[in-house]
Amino acid sequence: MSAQPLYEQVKSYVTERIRAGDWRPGARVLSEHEFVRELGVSRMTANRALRELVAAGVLSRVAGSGTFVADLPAAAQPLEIRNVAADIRARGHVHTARLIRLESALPPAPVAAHFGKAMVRRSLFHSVILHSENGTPLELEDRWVNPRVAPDYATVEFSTTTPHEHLMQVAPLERVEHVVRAVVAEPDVIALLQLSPAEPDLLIERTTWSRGQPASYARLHHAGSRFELRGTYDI
Amino acid sequence: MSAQPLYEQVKSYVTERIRAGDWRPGARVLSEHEFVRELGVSRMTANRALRELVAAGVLSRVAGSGTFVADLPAAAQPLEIRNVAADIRARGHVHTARLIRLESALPPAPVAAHFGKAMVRRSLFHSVILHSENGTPLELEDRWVNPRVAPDYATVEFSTTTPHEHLMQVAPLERVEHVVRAVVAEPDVIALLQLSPAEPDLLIERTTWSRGQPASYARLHHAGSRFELRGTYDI
DNA sequence: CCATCCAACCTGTATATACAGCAGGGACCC
DNA sequence: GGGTCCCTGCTGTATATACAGGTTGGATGG
Repeated sequence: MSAQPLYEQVKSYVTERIRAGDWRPGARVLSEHEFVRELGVSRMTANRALRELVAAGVLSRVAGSGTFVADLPAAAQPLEIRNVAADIRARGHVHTARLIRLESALPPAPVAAHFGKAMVRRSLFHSVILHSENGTPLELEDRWVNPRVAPDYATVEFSTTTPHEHLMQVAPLERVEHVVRAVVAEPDVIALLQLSPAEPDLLIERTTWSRGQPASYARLHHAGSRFELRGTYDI
Repeated sequence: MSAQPLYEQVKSYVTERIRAGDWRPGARVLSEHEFVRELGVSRMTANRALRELVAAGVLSRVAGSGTFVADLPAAAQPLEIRNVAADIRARGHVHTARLIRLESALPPAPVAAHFGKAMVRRSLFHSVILHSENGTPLELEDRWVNPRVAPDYATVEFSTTTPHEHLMQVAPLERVEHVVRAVVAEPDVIALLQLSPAEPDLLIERTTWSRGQPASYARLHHAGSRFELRGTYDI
């Protein structure tokens, strides 16, 4: 009968009336019981529609009071950080990984800080891998790994498995933190990524946690002219 | 009785078992009916829990087949792009905006491309605003605005209202696209943001749509040493 | 042995019903 | 007049029930 489910129709009804200007930010919308009367749907259906619009940031609700049009629907728009190897393959291109370094070593202080007190003065696995797309360097991955979380890290075949994939297999991911910055490229980064003079480095720092402890800290360097983060957000 | 609602307890039960490694990526989890039997909740409660975990990217469902642990929970980790003015105020600092330029002009070709064929050879509003935190330049906002969407743009008092806030008021946001890059700073950007020599420019390009048409295209320039995008993602 | 059909199981949606708890306004009492 | 209490309407949660439609594997028949 209907192409769209009822609760989606209710959601569209609400967003349309907001779009049309009938309901302005801060204004009160119909109550669930009023939706039941006005649109002839059940209260649970109206509830689901309103609940999902709250999750989407379109509405806000106050128990006992009512449902209102959210004031600033666009305060925070999401952007995605993704896996380079998967991205390259998704573009139909050839992904190659060259292992530059693989060792067990004491981390320098700034790196050790990411692993907390429990890991000071302990050796960590350290890998440096250059990811290329059709032969052109795209990402330099400089990663320190907690041996308690991934004890077999040194034996991984990194030409076929990315560190990220290995970590996902041995340790369930719990928390990820990202910091994105534009920095001046360091000499070794310039050399490996084949950067042109003065070309900036788009640096993503990624720290992951697993089973309650820091699992890995990675610095992902990218050529400014060949890499971008892209995201689309539909309301 | 229970501090948390039942459906939240079911969600925790699922994420705990994933975290513990009982259910690995790709593996099938219990069906709704099995949750009814195992946990003694109603099917609607299990359904709500599973549905919300799908929305969170933890699970994926196939009608007629089953519910599965999402394959790559880290394939796409969200990062938020936020409003600079609000961010500065949230840090308890003083936000000031200096209007550098406000005009109606024909956009250069690369800018016009963002507004599509319907807008070629039409004048757009063009504003350049420097946002500072406690007097230090943080973001240079170079924005082109569709006059059909915001006809009063030229009369806005930009020392108190940000372009973003004005656009949110006059036109409901429909779609946002972001591109983040690290670029070599151009001379006027260096001067206005007071960049040191060779300091890179973290550039965010933001295109917005409203009422089915492009509303605004902004280039947000940031000093590489003073700005970062940060995001935490908890599973 | 292979193709076809069907039954069992799954998710997706929709409804009626119930009770708890919060918010706000009006009535009531001091 | 002012403070208190209660009543009404609202959201939040939980359940039982029902039907539609996709998926899968096994039974059945050629």
